[in-house]
Amino acid sequence: MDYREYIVNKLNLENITAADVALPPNSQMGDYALPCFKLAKAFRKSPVAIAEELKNSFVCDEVISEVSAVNGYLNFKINKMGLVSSVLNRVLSEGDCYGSSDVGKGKTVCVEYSSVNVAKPFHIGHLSTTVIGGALYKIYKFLGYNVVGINHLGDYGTQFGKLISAYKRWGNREEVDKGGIHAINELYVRFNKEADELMEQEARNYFRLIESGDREANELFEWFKELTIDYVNTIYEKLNITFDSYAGERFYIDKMQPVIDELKEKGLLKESEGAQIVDLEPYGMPPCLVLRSDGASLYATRDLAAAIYRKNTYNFYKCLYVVAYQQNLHFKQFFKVLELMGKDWAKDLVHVAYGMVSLEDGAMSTRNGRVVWLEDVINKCVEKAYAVIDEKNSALENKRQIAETVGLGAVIFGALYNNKIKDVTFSYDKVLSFDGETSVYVQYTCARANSVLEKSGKSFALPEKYEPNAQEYEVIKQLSTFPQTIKDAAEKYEPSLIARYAVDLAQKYNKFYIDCKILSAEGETKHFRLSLTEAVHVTLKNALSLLGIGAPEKM
RNA sequence: GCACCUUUAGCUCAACUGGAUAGAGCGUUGGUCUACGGAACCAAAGGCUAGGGAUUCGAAUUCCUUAAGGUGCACCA
Repeated sequence: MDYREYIVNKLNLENITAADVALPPNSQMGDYALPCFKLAKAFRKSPVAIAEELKNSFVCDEVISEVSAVNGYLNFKINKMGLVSSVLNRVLSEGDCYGSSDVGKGKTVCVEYSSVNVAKPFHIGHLSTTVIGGALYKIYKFLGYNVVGINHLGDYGTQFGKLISAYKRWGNREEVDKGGIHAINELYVRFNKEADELMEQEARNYFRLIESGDREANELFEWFKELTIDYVNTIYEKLNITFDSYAGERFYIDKMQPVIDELKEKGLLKESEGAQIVDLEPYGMPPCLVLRSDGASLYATRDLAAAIYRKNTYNFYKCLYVVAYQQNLHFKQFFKVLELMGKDWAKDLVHVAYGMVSLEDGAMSTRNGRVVWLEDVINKCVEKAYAVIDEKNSALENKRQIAETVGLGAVIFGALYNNKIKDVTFSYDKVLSFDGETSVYVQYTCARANSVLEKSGKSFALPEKYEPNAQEYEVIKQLSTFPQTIKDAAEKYEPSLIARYAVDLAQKYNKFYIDCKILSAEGETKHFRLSLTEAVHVTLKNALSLLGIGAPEKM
């Protein structure tokens, strides 16, 4: 039931829509409110008088149990018993589908995220795109969309020539087999440190060999690529991340010529300083470079080809790019170019921009070793989780596995809790904190609820009618907003809304839990409170799972 | 220089998109353990929402402006 709609329909006033219905600052005042200031002009009366009049003519019913007029606001209290039974019935019957929907039925959403570079290990700078994209993937799926997760591999460019050159110079198969991606990365770093003009030339040659199909160069490249994918997959598995496509930059090299031809045909391509560009001056942007003066393609060229390929292949309803805000201009430019090409679907491309990660002593830099590897962060978090579990609950079975769930949860949640546009300074103190607004708090609440349920023998039934107390009612109201929260998160591309929702629900449940006895309550009260506990348990699990975080039954 | 982003409690962040007394966590101080899990709960202190203007019944939120910080701006991705 949409209460805002209901209220608006019942009031039947001109120019008032559901969007005008607001929420009072606290629930003693009411559950919904209509500010009457807008009506003052049309009615030629003071808002206070209007509210008073509307109050007097309003007839309460099954749904709205009370109206009051305060300072120009018309406040509504809804029938608690009605809300209670409809919300709990819904949560309990839908279970792990609670919050899902079919609004996306028949629509496809592409999500490009994570997009690792071949031969480069994961550092914490890659965490945001990976978990934000991963969460959006799950959120859209939950809403019934067909979702295509795309890892747009960074697998094209002169750096691979450098890599091969470095490998042939200093590397060997054994070392790389043993050291994996970090060994490859070291070779690359060493090359950048020691390279002179001669070596740079050699690297360019190797890159050309890759492009021209040279067997040895390609074998090496493919080997590096495989090592990279194997390596990142171990991390994706921990983070509960999946992809449907690993089509990276190389995938599009044979798909760029038609795009260039089309640009030419449409008269969009211009020569400037030897390069081929699309002039974007009329739109207040620098030109978009499509071909270098030596004829080589650029980032934008491949992105144009990729967008067109995706439209043709998936016929997406939306295509999201989860990429840091440094590339704002790039996306604005290439979206505009597609629009100029007459692609009416250019409006369906969305750059989901997020903030940067830096370290306490400044920006990260692979070259001088100022990096924090994601594996290290994960390991430390899991270790800490294990230590805490061992201390608090050492008799627990599966301690290792639970520590994984808790530790990884903390890593993921830390990257998803704040508005994605905010820059963050990485600190171990922050990720390793398990108190307060954290995934651990949510998981703890979940385990606590589960413990009560287990002790109850799970034999309870929701009473038909129940008048909730204040704490119970707060929990119910919070439960009722979960489906809308998920829709908001999808619409705003903001998984943090779900993370915050989970913490809010956990807080409200904990308040209830402290104030109200559950197992020792009597009759209907006990049945109701157990039902409520079950509903919270399942909703918290759903919320966490949309973020890629597990919820141990015990911890 | 130009464009975009950010600025809210000591710190990290919210504020349902223009509504009532700006809320959480961390930290600080003081409480709650005869408990269904204390990884919890309660309370206190802490704010001219960076400064200034404008719009209107009403602004943290919209517009202008100043300041501080960040990012980007031609052959890297």
